[in-house]
Formats: sequence, C-alpha cells, structure tokens
Amino acid sequence: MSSFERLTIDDIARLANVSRTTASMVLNGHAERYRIAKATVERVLAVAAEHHFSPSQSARSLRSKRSGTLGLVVPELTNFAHASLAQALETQSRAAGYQLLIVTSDDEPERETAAIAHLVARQVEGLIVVPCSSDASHYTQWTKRVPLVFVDRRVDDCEIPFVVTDAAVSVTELVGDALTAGMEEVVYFGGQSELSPSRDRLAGYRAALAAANKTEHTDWVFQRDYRRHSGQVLIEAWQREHGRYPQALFTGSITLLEGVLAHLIATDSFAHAPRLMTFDDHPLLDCLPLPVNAANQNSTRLATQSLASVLALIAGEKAASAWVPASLHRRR
Amino acid sequence: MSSFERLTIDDIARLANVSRTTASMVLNGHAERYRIAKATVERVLAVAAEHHFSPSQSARSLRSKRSGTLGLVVPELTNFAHASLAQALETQSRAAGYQLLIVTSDDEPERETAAIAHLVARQVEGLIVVPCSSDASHYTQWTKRVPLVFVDRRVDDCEIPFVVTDAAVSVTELVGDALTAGMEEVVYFGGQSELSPSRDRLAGYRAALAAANKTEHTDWVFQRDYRRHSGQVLIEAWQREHGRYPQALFTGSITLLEGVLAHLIATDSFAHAPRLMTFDDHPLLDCLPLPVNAANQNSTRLATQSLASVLALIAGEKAASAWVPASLHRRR
DNA sequence: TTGTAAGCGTTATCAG
DNA sequence: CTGATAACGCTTACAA
Repeated sequence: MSSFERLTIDDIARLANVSRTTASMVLNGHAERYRIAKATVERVLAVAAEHHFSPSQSARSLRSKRSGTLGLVVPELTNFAHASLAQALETQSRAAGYQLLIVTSDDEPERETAAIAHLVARQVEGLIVVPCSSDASHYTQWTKRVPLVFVDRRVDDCEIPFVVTDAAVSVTELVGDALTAGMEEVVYFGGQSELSPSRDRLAGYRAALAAANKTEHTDWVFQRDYRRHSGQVLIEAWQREHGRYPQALFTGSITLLEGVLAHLIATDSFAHAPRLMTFDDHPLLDCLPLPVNAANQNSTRLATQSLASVLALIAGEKAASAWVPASLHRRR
Repeated sequence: MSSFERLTIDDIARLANVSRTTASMVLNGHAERYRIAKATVERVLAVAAEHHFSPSQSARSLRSKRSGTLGLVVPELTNFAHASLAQALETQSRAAGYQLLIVTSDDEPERETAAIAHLVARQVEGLIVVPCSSDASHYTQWTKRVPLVFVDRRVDDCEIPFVVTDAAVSVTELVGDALTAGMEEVVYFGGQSELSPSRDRLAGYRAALAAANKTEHTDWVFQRDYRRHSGQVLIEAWQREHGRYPQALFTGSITLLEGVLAHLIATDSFAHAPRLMTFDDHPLLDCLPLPVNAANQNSTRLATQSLASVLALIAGEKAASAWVPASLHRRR
C-alpha cells in the first residue's frame, strides 16, 4: 500500500516532548487561554510545521459532531448559470469554514433524490438544492433531518425557504423594452411550466403585455421544456404556420435561444429574424450577428443569500426567503 | 440549537434488541458471512429503515482510515471545458465510491496552493489538479503526502502523472483542413506559452504547416493569454497592421474567439472575416453567423483516465500518463 | 449465532 | 502551566 502516512497529534506531542493535551491546545490556538509557556508553544508549532501536521478531519468531526460540510445539488454544471452559482457558493462556503459538496442531479428527480440521500449520508450540515421536481413531498421528507434551502427554483406549497431571482421584474422590463420600441407582437417560448422560474418568467411577460395594454394572442405563448431541440421545433412550427417569423421573441433560456438561432442559421433567415430577448446571459451572446438582450442573474448574490439561509437554519434560526434582482444586458 | 439529532448504531441496536456488533454486521451486509438469523436481520433492517439510519461518516472514516473523498482543483467552473470535466469526474467518482470535493483556483497559483492545502487538510485520499502554474515545485511538495495527478494541463520536469487531450493531433487536423482547402495564410492566436495546452496547440499548428510544406511567417503566431480581451486586441492589431483580416485564423480558446468575434461585430466585418477555427467546442458556436470548426475535448474520457490514475496511485500502483484524443466538430 | 471490548485521532474536563 | 483520561460512533477480532 501507499507511502502516505500521516502524523497524529500524539506524534507531534511526543516529538515536542509535551502531552497530547498541550499539543492540542497549542495547535488550536488556545495557548493563551491556558497560559502555556512561550517556549513550549514555539516548540510545538515548530514540530508541527516541520512535519506538515494537519489534524484528522474525521476525528475532529467525530468529536465535535460537526462535519464542516454543506451540500449543493445542482442539475448540471454545464449550464452556465448553475456553474456560476456553484462557483460562487464554493468560494463563499469555504470562506465561511465549510467545504461544499457539489453533486449533480441531471434534472432527473430520481437522481436528485439519490443525490440528496448521498449527501445526507455524508452528513452535510446543510443542503442547498436547485430542485428539479415540483413535488413538495420529495423535499419535505428531508426537512426533519437536515436544514434545507432552495436556490434558483422554488417549490410551491412547502415551507422550505428559497432564494430565487426575481425573474418577473426583469422579464417585464425586457419585454417592455420591445413593446416600447414599437413591437406589436412578442412571442414567448418557455420551458416546463411546473418549474417556478418558468412561471415567474411567463408572469413577467404577461405583466409587460398588461402594462402596454396588449391582449395576449393565442399563438404567442408556447411552453415545452428547456432543451435546445424544443426551441428549434417551436420556431419551425411558428414559421410554418404563419409563413413568417414573429416580430419579437423571448426565449426562457439560452438553450431555447440556441434552438431558435440554429433554425435561423439553417434556413439562412437572419434577415427576417425576430428581435430576440432571452433569460440568462452568456459571453458568447456578444458574438451573435443579432443583438440579443438578456436578463443576467446575479449568481454571487444568489450564493450569498442562500448560504446565509442555510447557515441561519443550522444555527436554529428562522431563514427568510429572498428574491434577488437580475440585471438587464442590453445589446442594442 | 437545531432539532436535527441523529440516531447512532447503538440506538438501532437497542431498538432492535441486538448488540452493537450484530447491528453493524447486518447494516454492512455481512449478515450472511456471520450467519445471523434471518429474523434478526429483518428486525435490524426494519428499525434502521424506519429511523432513516445512516452511519456517521466521520466515525467510519476514523476507524477505517479512509476519508472516502477525492479532491479536484479546477481554475473556473464557468469555463465550459472545466465544468464538463468536473461534472464527469463528480459522477464517476461517486460511482467509484468517492465523494469529489471541487475547489476553484481562479487560475491563480497562490489560490491554487491554498486550495490544495485545504484539500490535504481535509484528507482527501487523492488529488486531481488542473495546474495553473508551470513551477513543478509547487506540486512536487505535495507528492509525498497525497497521490496527485494532473488533468487537462501538465507540468514539465516532474514525475507527476498527467491526463491531457492530445491537442497537437487535433489542431494539426483542424489547421490541415484549412490548408487543404487552399488557405495560404493561417494565423494563430494562443494563450500563455507556459501552459502545456498552449504549447501542444502551437505544436499542432506548426506540424500542419510543415505537413503542407509551408514556412511560418513572422506575423502568423501571437501568444498572450486566454482572456477575451486579448483576442480582441490581437485581431485589431493584425487588422491595423495589414489593412485586412487574415485568410484563416485559429484561436486557442473560446474566450479568444469571443474577442475576435466581438471585434468583427463591432466593426461590422463579417463579410471579410477569416475562416475561423478554435480549440474547445460550445453549443453556442452553432449559432454564429460564421461556421467555426472546433476541436472538442472528450471530458468523459479525461475524467475516466484521470480517475483511474489517482485510484492507481492510491492503490500504491504506478499510474501511467495518458493522452486523450479530441474530436473535430466541423461546421462547414 | 450473538456479545464484549479495543481502538481509530481529537478535544475538553479535571486534576495536579 | 501541563498531563491523564474519557468520550465521540463505528468496525472487527475474539469470546461465549
């Protein structure tokens, strides 16, 4: 087997000619409190440094009954918004003294349940979840065993705190822009209507119509799922039906936008393309031939707030839900 | 404090009217081996299930001297290639019975060192690192304390095993395509030449020139870093100098490509744009007005191989370095 | 077939 | 100021 033996605090104590206790106190910075002789302190620290001593996490957490870990369940790391969130949460958790365990659910409720079970078995002290099911009981069953908060998406009819983007407001603004600019017809392509962000985005769209005194046409709103393919199918169908493209189009995600753009490219239709808006931003959107206005989620703040929420729950306090505003990235 | 108490195996044993040992054996699936009465087994399992028992990881790892964790240090999760790698590694590690601890270095050597130190203190059993420094001693210092392999990038003059994409071959093919198609002039924009992927990509480019019997011009190869801004600066400078765009252009990363495209858009120059090729693929590249051929890294295989390497090191075996082929995504 | 007991590496209480 | 010692929850010889 391996040659990666580790020294224990006993080894350090022995090498420094002190007791286990003294070594422990020194290494945990309690030297002051216990008035340990300066010489002793230095000797212990020197020995520890020389041998790169680092205490056993397992022993420490066994003793302290704290794992020092938080769990994050996220659909896919290849989704830019979720990757940004994960990165922000990782940095912030570590700064707060927690190691973040990131696990992916692939947007499948079964894998998600397995992921949560895995993290609970790993004894995370708290759980931050981007839920992919709208069935509250999927989540409430864990709620007695571990502090749990939702981020990015929320689930109805349950008490679990959530931190989500205030999508409605930003979509209203985004779509409002187009209406103000004189667009008579703004079509909406969205994802699964069970997911809260879908509902929020649609609500924002409808609010914009209302604000502009427009009535929604029957062929303005279409919802399937967030797969790229769906974007392509929807725009194809719309074009086939009307023999033209809509004046303006809002897509609920970058993937849907990709589908739309892929179709426009395949049919060489940029010239007749709708004015495009989308939810979520990405650096590559700057490189499209068409300017796409985008609602840009603030992943840093989503991270900060959701972290604060779990930490509150862990501390036995109430955690408030929060809405985080998105910013608009206007490209025209 | 919180109401999230956990049952111990002693509780389960007591509730099932057996000893700690029996409970442990049953719960670890050793019932057969110790010929425990069927009724006893069922009783224990029933009680455990009823109370959602899950054993303390800390106690378990303390006892077994195995943390059951692997560490991954990656520059940024917002880089699509690294996110794909992290996701693949997470899934595969979990399947192999390890929890992956993902930590980001932000491509800064100091933060990277801190990240590694953090993971070592957390007692990961093995470490998979995308190195952001070319200083071997940054890494060899850890090598006596924990099994370490590089992925995606390698570091010269050190014995640490690596698993990287065979960039040279794919870039040769990519650039060769353009040369075969009659391009007389293929310009190369790359990132930091200290990083091994940069060198591999450049080597691939030069091999393509050689294969086509071309001599490299003095204004064909430019290397700065992988920031988007650099792509923009480089293309601007080239255009200013020559009063035109190159016939063909290879960018060493998507970010550099973004810079180039941003410039082309800003100056409305798509009509005179070079034939574009880039390293790393992204779904949004399908949506550009220009077809961009891309070398697509195989993150699943990078994950599989690097995981296999650390696991080999952990088992005390030799770990071989590996080159993973990339595939070409041709868009014209 | 089941139970007893030791020990993994820490930390913290309590004596000295 | 420093040192024994117990306890955290679990696995596993070894006994019974």
